[in-house]
Amino acid sequence: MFRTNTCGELRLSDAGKEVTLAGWVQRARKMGGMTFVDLRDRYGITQLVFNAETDAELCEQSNHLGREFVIQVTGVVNERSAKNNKIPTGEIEIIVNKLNILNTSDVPPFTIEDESDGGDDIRMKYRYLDLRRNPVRKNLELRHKFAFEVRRYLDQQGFLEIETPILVNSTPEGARDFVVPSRMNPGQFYALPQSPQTLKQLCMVAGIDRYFQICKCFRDEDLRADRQPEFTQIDCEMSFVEQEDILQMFEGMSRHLFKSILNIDIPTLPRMTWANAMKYYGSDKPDTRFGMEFVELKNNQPDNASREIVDSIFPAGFGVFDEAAYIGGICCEGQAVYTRKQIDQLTDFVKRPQIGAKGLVYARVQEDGTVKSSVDKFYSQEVLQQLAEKMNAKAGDLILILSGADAMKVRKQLCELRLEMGSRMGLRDKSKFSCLWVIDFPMYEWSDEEQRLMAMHHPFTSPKPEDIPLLDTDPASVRANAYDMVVNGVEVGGGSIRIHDAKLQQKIFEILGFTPEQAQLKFGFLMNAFKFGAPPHGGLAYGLDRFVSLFAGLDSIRDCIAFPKNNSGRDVMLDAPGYLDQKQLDELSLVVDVKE
RNA sequence: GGUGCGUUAGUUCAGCUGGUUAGAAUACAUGCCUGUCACGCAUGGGGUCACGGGUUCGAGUCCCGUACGCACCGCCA
Repeated sequence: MFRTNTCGELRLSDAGKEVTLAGWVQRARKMGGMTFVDLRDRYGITQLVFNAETDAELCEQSNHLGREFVIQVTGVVNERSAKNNKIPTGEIEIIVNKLNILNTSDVPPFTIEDESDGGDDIRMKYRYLDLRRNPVRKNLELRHKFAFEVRRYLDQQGFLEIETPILVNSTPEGARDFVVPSRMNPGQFYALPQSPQTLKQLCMVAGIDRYFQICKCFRDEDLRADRQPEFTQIDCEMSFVEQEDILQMFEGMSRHLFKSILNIDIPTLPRMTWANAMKYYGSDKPDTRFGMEFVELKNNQPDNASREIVDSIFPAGFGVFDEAAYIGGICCEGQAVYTRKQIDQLTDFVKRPQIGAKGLVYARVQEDGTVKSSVDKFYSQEVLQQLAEKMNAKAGDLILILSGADAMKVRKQLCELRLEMGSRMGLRDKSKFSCLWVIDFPMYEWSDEEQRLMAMHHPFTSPKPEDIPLLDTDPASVRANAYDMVVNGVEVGGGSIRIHDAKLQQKIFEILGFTPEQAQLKFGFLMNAFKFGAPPHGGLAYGLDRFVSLFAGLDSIRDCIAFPKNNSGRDVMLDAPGYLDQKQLDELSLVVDVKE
């Protein structure tokens, strides 16, 4: 047998057994007449002992073992005289009587131990070495378990896993496509799917009423810590369902995942309308691990988030507030101790170009109940007391206020401020989870760039039946049967009830600015399918990478992907993408025109 | 397309207001060491200070540009 045991399983009860192990040399400690070697594999570390008194030649050999040499050893399991309680195998060691060097190794470019000295760059270049490290490998193990439990749950619920093609057609709307030239059809291109959306809808027409797939999706957009050009979706679709059926089915899946993987019982998921998410958190993916909801102190421009007019609680006097269309605040519990310097830091934070606030107004509720603010000279103590009351602020609390001409913009600024305060106050604990559904998304959002309405979710999303009349009069206010699952401020999944009626689908395409010819060209296959008895259907898709990252407490989805791409979309290990030689270009009828 | 930060030994970093031979830790090599497990001790090798240009008597240090990396904005139906 090549090996009788792994490096992680031998215990004191195995003492006396002769065993054969194989693995990598993590570290060798030479003591003169004795050498200790930490032998590592996927399962753990076992200490090997070479003793010159017992076998001088073997001990001499062991002195030439370098880091990451691959060896096979045979020896006897021995109880250690000096035990190491930091590792599971720390009570035993192997007294080696046979050493077989299977392979040597160059000195690795960074330390391959739990605590590495390597930076991200070098670890990505040598990702196969990085993956030997426990913390990284554990993320892949968690990912495996996660996908396995997804399949277990969906299988139990009668879902069929069906593979859909990777070589498909380019689609309008949505992200940029990655394209693949067709050699056999010169001048024509496949596109890689941004998601199997239309294909899974065709599965519904095909009568497969519960479909899922764990599949790669591709979007040629700029990367982020939580965005890769190829990523993995848990893509699901069901027929003969309404929104409630979907929410319950996938709330059940999330409950199963939390329980089976983290042993956490999550409460019933609260449901928040998109309008309230925007009104109280300034985001369609609120982090609900903490409160600190917005309080509207003035709002004179009703919009999709808040349709009521709120008169300013501030009398005229402070120009900035007088001219603002919207004033909103958050109450930071117990933070009145913030110094002038800390407030200045917060002011700089909200004034950063990415956030874009003009300034920050603060008010401290002092221990005696009086309010001290940055706008004291404009408002009486009485007005400030009303402010504290409206904000539900107690003695010791800090009120932070932003204002501006565009309610939605101020809400987004306030959202950043809220998250920053949440972080500073330690309220964003990675070991705590807060899940919810955000529902009733708008159908459309206005695109300044395209000067037209764009589908907020995607063009196959159905409007809420009661809002259908608004399609003709006020399409921007139409709400969709669309929903997102949000965990700790991360959108982990989203979906909708789809349109299954060819005529309604046609109308939606029209509103999005497609001519009937364009719609037929790009989505004719779907519209034709809908003519042959399409069942009502809907579904959703989870971002597997994001969900796993949350479970693992990672800052970047890269850390749970075996071979991720860098910020520029490059694989630095493979050095991809690369150039094609002329022969390949000719075969593909391609001419490269790179502008300098 | 944009903003910010960064690039110095194999690796992680320090290097002030510009000034003699660019340092530390770790890794590596050699020697000593029989109970280490972050072993210890000694010695040694190891640098195109990312690249190009500029300012200056003099640039790792200041300025401009480029490349690359990270985070973010735009973008991501």
